Amino acid sequence: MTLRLYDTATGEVRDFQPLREGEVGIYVCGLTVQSEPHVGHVRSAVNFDVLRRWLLARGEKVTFIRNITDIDDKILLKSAAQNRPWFNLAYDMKRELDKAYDALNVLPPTYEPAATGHVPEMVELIEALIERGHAYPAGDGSGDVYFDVRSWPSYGELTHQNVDDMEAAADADPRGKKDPRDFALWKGWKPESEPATASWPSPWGRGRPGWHIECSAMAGKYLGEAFDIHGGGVDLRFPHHENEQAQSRAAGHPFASYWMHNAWITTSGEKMSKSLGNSLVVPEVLKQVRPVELRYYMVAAHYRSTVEFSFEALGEAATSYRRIENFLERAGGFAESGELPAEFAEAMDDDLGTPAAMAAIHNAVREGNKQLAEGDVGAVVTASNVRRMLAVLGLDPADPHWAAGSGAAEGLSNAVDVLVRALLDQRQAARAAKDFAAADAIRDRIAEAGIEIEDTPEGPRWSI
RNA sequence: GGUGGGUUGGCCGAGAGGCGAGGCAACGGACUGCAAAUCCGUCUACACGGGUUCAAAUCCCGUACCCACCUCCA
Repeated sequence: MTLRLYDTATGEVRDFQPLREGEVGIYVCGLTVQSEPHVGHVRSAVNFDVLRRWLLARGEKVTFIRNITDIDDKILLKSAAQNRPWFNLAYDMKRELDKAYDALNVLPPTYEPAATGHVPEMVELIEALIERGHAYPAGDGSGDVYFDVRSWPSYGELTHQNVDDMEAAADADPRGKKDPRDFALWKGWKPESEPATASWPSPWGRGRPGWHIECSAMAGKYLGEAFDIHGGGVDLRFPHHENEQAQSRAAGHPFASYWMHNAWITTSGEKMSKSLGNSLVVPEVLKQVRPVELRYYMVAAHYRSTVEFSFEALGEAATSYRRIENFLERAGGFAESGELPAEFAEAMDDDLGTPAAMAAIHNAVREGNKQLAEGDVGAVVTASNVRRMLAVLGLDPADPHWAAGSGAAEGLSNAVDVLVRALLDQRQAARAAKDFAAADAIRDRIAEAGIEIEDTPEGPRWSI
């Protein structure tokens, strides 16, 4: 079975063929660390984490680079408004982002380069572009350097656009540009409005990098001039990725072989940033559901489908996930990893068809529940297969990552267990004596504490 | 103006010419002291109008509405 992936550049699902057999290099555009991450932001990370895990499951060696942009206009604006240094804002938000990624069981990248750490690499790339006649320092003394769009005939190729049909920027201050569509590779320092700490020396004077050039430079440094997959959110297709590709290829680098883009999570049909209060910031959402349930919600939809966020749907996803967990617990589940059913593998090979993969999991769960009901020991095998499939999606309930248990939390849960068991013993005694009123009263009291009781052939079980 | 995507049942969310994905909810049955969990069964679909075809949610043409991007937004 070959893996097939949708490639934005060609607009179709293609067989995936890595440049080097058995090795895959992936570059994903991470975030500009300027505010707390919301659920939309982390979807991208979760989606590409699933890609990575699937490649690993297929036996590939994966080098996964995800950058952060820690200097840009918005960071400067926001930090100024908050009256603190830009690097403090960026660092603070990076830590929030790390927490959110970790909470959702997103594997740490092989490396996470930051823009500010790669200015020399960017300068080098810009120099190469100037030498080749694809970039020029602005003629207005601003210290800016622009990419010359007209010098690169295939500009627009990634997003299937014709340069002449593009609208020039609305804020169209052409500054020193030859063509309004030319974009900044390097931005000259403006001493009157920007802190000196946000500027670096360059052959064109002090300044800071343009947005697009950083990814070209960092991808080149860590993955080589040619690599396999470049990913990011759909909004990045243009201009960001179009520009990255133009720059890199104009510099003589083949760059990415496949381009993958994840869709948005919307609210009220619109992109989050438009309507967002802070209610959808990751830590807030995690007050409603467990992290694994949020991840399940995001993985259950195909990565190229827009997800209309709602707490109702999130709650349903949580219920659905608990059904799976419940089965694993009843099966005595935590057997060593099993096999990946063909149904699951085929779904994943088909452009990461997580919805169909999820259906495969649920089918196995139903089968396993039936086996349990019939006393069939095959249930254990089914359970380990279910675990294996979940693990590929980063959703294995037994993954120690989810336990997150501080020693204190664990101690607490042991204490609760002892107390609940004591009550359950009383209830069992009442039931044995056919005093059901008393038995139900005990169950109701436990329920008031938010704990559910289930009677099984092996005795009562409790869960929160 | 250009480019890309969408509209599926009570809800979420797949599929991309025939064989009803899956989940949530609801209803009926089995199990249970009653529940819960589980199993079995049932129900409600493909925006609209044409067309192609033995067969269309799926292909074609048209219409409506929605969303995204068009130079520093995941």
